[in-house]
Amino acid sequence: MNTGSKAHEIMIAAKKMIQTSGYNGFSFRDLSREIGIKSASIHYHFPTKGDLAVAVATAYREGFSETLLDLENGAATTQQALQKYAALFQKTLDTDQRICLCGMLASETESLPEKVRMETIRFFEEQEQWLAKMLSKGIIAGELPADTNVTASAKLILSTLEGAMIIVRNTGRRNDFSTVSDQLFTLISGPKI
Amino acid sequence: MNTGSKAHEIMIAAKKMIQTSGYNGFSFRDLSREIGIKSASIHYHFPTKGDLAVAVATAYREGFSETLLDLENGAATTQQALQKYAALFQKTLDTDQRICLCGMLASETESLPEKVRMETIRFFEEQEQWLAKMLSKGIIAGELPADTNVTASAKLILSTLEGAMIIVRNTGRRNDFSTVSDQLFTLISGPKI
DNA sequence: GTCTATAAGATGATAGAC
DNA sequence: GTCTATCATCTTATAGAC
Repeated sequence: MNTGSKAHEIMIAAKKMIQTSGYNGFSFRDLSREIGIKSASIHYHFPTKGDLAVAVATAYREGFSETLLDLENGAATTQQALQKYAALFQKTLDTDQRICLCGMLASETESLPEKVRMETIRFFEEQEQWLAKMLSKGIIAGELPADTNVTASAKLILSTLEGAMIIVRNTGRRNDFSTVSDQLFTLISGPKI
Repeated sequence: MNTGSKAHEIMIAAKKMIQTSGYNGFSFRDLSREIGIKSASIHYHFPTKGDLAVAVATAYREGFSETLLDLENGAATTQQALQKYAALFQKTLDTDQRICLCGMLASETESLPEKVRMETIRFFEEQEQWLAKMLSKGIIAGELPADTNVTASAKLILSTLEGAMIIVRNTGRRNDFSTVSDQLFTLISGPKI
């Protein structure tokens, strides 16, 4: 919507608030207090709340995509790439006490502007595709069982990590996230020979 | 808070709205329109929105507990019990287009009254305990690998199903729920001999 | 770009009549 | 138990001055 630095600052704050309280859980006034600018000024950068949420969701999806590219190129093994993938979610949970932006938005899907919902769908598609690609690499490299269902496993990984973030932030049992993600990757790796 | 039939009717409607739009996504006025009673009358039965949410969450948790007892006694095998467990979630998703009440509330945890949050935590604990119990039975019955980590697997199942509900309702890809849950149970069942 | 002012409606909640 | 009336406040958004 706008590339100025103020627009960017608004998006950073909005992202944080959505991850913390959800689309229905923050207002332009909350933002204005946090940023030190009037809510009318936020409307200048983002005419409606939906416009702001679309901008935030798009930037999140694109930024995540870049991170995944780096992760893919930087990891020595598929196992390591998947571990680092899970670590991305864990870091958001542990250091920021936030959940995935699109996991939050997805839970509110019924009260979301259509354009925002579309962005979240695209986010999940991209995550699944990347995961499926990594799993395929893992099979070729002999790290994963040859009969692994990569599509189903990709969807499984995504659902599990999104669900774990939500539950763990709620219960406050921080160890549970790695418990769940380790257990998942152990099962996916198949029997040790 | 109240056992009258009107209070019950309010709770049914509130449950539906929370599962659909979340705690931050419904108001006493929405409820009043749906039920055909003024919002002031709802405040008579449930003084605050938090009181209503606590009542709904408690009833949900207790009702679910009873269902799990039936399920445990009614299933021939552990595999069958787990399949039926997943089917509970799938039915809510498919026939009602709703997600788990506590999954929804958990995602909003930061804007929840403390008493509501406590109920959701207790819900997750009970679910995990039941799942762990069923997994233990499965090991004893020889249906699951002897080295299965029941606690971690229980947490994994819960996280996965909660996450899958949220993502699948968002994307509209109904098949994905059974894809994910089948894949999970296949992995948990271990190698076929 | 940011502000003041303002609109029109929603929200959670209460007081008091019936 | 349910209603009307009312509240203080919040919400999304716009118009127009600086």
